[in-house]
Amino acid sequence: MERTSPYISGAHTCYELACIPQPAQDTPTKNTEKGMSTHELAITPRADDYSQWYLDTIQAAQLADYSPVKGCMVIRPMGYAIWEAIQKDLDRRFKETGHTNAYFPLFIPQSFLSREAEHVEGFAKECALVTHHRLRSTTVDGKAAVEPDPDSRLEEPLVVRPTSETIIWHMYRRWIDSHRDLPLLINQWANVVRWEMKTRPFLRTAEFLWQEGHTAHANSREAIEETLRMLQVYSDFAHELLALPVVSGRKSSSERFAGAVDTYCIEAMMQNGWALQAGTSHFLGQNFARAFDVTFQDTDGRRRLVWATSWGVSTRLIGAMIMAHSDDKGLVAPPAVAPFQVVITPIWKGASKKLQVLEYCERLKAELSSAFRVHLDDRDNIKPGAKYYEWERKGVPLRLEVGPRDMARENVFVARRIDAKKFPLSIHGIRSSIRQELDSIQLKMLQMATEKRESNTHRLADYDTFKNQVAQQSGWYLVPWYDDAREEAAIKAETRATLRCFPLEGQEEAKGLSCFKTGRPATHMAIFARAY
RNA sequence: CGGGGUGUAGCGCAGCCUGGUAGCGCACCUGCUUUGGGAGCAGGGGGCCGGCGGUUCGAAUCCGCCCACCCCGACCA
Repeated sequence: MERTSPYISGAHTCYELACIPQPAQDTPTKNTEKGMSTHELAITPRADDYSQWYLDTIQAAQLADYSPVKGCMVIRPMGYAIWEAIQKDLDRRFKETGHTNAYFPLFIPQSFLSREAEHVEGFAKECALVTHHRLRSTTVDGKAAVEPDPDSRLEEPLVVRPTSETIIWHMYRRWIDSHRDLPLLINQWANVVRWEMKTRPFLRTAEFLWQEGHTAHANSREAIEETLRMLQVYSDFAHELLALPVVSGRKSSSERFAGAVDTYCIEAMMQNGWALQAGTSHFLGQNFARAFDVTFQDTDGRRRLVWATSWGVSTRLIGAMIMAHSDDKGLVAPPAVAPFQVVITPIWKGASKKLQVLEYCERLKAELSSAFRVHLDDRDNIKPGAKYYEWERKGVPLRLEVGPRDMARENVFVARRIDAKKFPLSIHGIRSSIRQELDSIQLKMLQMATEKRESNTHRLADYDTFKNQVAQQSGWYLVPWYDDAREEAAIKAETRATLRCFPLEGQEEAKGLSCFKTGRPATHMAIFARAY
């Protein structure tokens, strides 16, 4: 296998890039078993190696592939379909809350990044720069090659956006003059680049897809309301579409977004008990307005700095979804975002039956297609069993097996991905019974994840117990806390657990309690956990 | 960026120690027969052994440098 230069001819499509990682030596051997289909990779069980299981599942379900550029990834059609479902639903929610979409450029003048001190501090270390605008031909070791043309060096290097606050606030200065221009509520769907040291498909890649909302308001109250409104949008979305029972909270000062006054988040629990930040919403105060001199004339005639928010979710959500729900057989996709919600697998005996069964299946597909994302798997080079394994691996919520027996009884035979249950359903009223099934799967997935989160959330009051327990038992730890960045850093150093957030609900419990670390009067209830 | 590991056909591996120009299983292609949980038989295609350099008559194999990926840290969505 070509590893260092898997560039491919133009006749191929990008998702066929071949650059599969080798398992580390210590990981359990995965043998290719007889009957495994095209390019299939065996999946390491979660109990053996959770990280490897995650990577195997992505390969096996064909969600993504590695790119020739370190830290980047190719999102394959099965993965991109999930992103499209996420985009479609979130975009609707953004529009319903009064936002409009726009697009700001990929390139940002280098000087813009130095305008807001904390923002610089936060992003400077992971920025990609464009320094030239032209290549020229040359030869290296006698072979044709290209190199940057020295004559094309840019006066001022361009930064590939790690986030767009700076370019957006540069523009907002031109667009905002009066209180009548506010609030300004803009979202953009875009890619951003952060040159990460350590990457992992979907969870952390050098380039990723996301949306970033940037709003400007006349006063702080409205901006804070907007921050919390969008946090609620994210929470509703995560519960309803991804079946992720996220916890909404506020970040401590050390976990806050560079340049924000307050950062709010939704945190999701993965099956290994680790936490994953699945979305953020920031109250930026007047920091960017000050840095980019964005003022408006208020009703009293005076000029004031505007108040700002920004909020975003990324393709990381796909990683969260995979890690929260999938099993040792592969992906388990929530029906609301599954690329295919229903797959029909025909079963026949002999050529004449084949035609009849396929015709029956076509009619079934036509009936269901108006309401669901349906695929009829009519391949005749593999047996039905092989199809079952394939679609299970790819996370399809419902499989309809249709053979002569089902035809005779006017049934379809249903297999459910989440619990492997199988049962017949009448084709009469099939659309509404499938609707019910998918709805119940969606709900069940949220319930299972919620139970898992609750049973792995531990309440503790003293640090020694915490230290012992967090080393052996992963999960979230809800503790009374006296907010202190130095103590927080000490806990991270000692236990690797970090302060995920102060949950928005239940803060009143902290009253009268002592901090589990220092014994001082608790200021917050805090969640500590290992995190991605 | 530090510590550890791995790179041989799409995937999983053998060959390397003891240099002689690459093999196995699955997958893939063609044909026929098959299809209620990973089909059978027959025939066939595909790899300059991650890259560059060195040693040698000759390098997948020995030596050096580099690159990529995975794991554990530091940093982060």
